[in-house]
Amino acid sequence: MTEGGTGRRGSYAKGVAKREEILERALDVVAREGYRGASVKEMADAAGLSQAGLLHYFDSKEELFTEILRKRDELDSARLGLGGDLSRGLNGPADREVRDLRADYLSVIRGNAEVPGLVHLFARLSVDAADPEHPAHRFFSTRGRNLRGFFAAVVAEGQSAGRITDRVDADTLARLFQAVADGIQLQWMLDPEVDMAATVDALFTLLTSEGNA
Amino acid sequence: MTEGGTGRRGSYAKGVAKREEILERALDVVAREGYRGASVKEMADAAGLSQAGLLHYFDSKEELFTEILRKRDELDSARLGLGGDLSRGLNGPADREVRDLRADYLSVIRGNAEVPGLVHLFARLSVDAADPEHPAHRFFSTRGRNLRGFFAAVVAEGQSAGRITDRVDADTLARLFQAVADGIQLQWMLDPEVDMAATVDALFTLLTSEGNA
DNA sequence: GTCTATAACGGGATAGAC
DNA sequence: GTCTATCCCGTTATAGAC
Repeated sequence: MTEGGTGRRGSYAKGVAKREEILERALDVVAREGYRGASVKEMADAAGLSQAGLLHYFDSKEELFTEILRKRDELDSARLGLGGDLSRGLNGPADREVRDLRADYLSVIRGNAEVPGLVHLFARLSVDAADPEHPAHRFFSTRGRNLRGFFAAVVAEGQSAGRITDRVDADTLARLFQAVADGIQLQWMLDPEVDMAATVDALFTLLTSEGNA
Repeated sequence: MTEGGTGRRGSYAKGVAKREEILERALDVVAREGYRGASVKEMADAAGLSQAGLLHYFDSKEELFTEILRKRDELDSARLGLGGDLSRGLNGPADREVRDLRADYLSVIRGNAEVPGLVHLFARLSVDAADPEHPAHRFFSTRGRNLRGFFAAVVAEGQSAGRITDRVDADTLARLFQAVADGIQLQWMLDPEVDMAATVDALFTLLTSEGNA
């Protein structure tokens, strides 16, 4: 357990188990107190470590945060029924019905409304990661590409089956979905009364062909 | 010039002209170097002031940033042909054609692609302002409400004229537009190759009734 | 009223002992 | 591997000159 798993060697994998534990605790802190106040010291305390102790496992605060999001994606990817991981790569079957995607995606979004801290963290890092030097830059690039690729595939199939309008190409529709998902989060963070799922669902309604509302 | 303009009285308006000048310079810094590295010191230098000198005109960095965005909105509001200001209130005629809105809105978005620093600043502050205590919280709340109200009005008219689908209500469509505009910015910041205007335009296409593509 | 100078505070990162 | 101590940098607050 201590040495096995993802780590290549005992000495390389500097305490994989401990890393996981820190991640869990940090996630708690973020989920509870939000991004604000989630200082390295806070998270170190939660994990029973000193600041420097924590930073021995993660090179920087930003890297730690990136890993938190990666872990969240692992769970969501499974929920979405993806055959892989958004931040690493997908290899699952893309022969999904739009109907399923709609339900599953909305389910993920409803889940987001339960973890405001994580949503806030994601939004914040999304912005910071625009800088190519940011540790999370690659993460967001890859994640976005995979997410859109997945959506585009499902959408394209729906289009050729006549269930989805072809007035806009699949790639653009995929971009549109990502944009709406990200954008509605901002509105929700500003006003938690906003129904994120309902708004995203409206986009599904818009591109569904007339007959299949 | 020094005392006139917006200021109520000479003593109240603590150097309105100077404030404006600081704003301009700060905008330069942000537009040039992006949000990152836009420290108070940097902006003070650009304005030929010390840190404390600058903070005499703006209570905090965040307030300064908020004012930068407010100023940008003033210009964009005019471009959109709004009868007022997004961050304060609208009183203009809402009898706009969707066709005009589409063209004007896309024009604003294309303009954004020319000022990456401002876009970055907007995105960053959008996230931070989720905190109700943040100086920009009210700004974003009001701005969003006004923007959506404007869109909803135009959309509703298009709906009753049969030019826009009524499968989704006007308020939700307005939310959708705001979400897409905000969300596509994130994608563009991560990869400047992204065509923001084209993506937003796709949403217009989706809700335009079949006949009027 | 406006400015310069400087100090206080907080957060992240690093060096080096154990 | 974990700690303490320290350093650096950015924001904010204050004292006092002009």
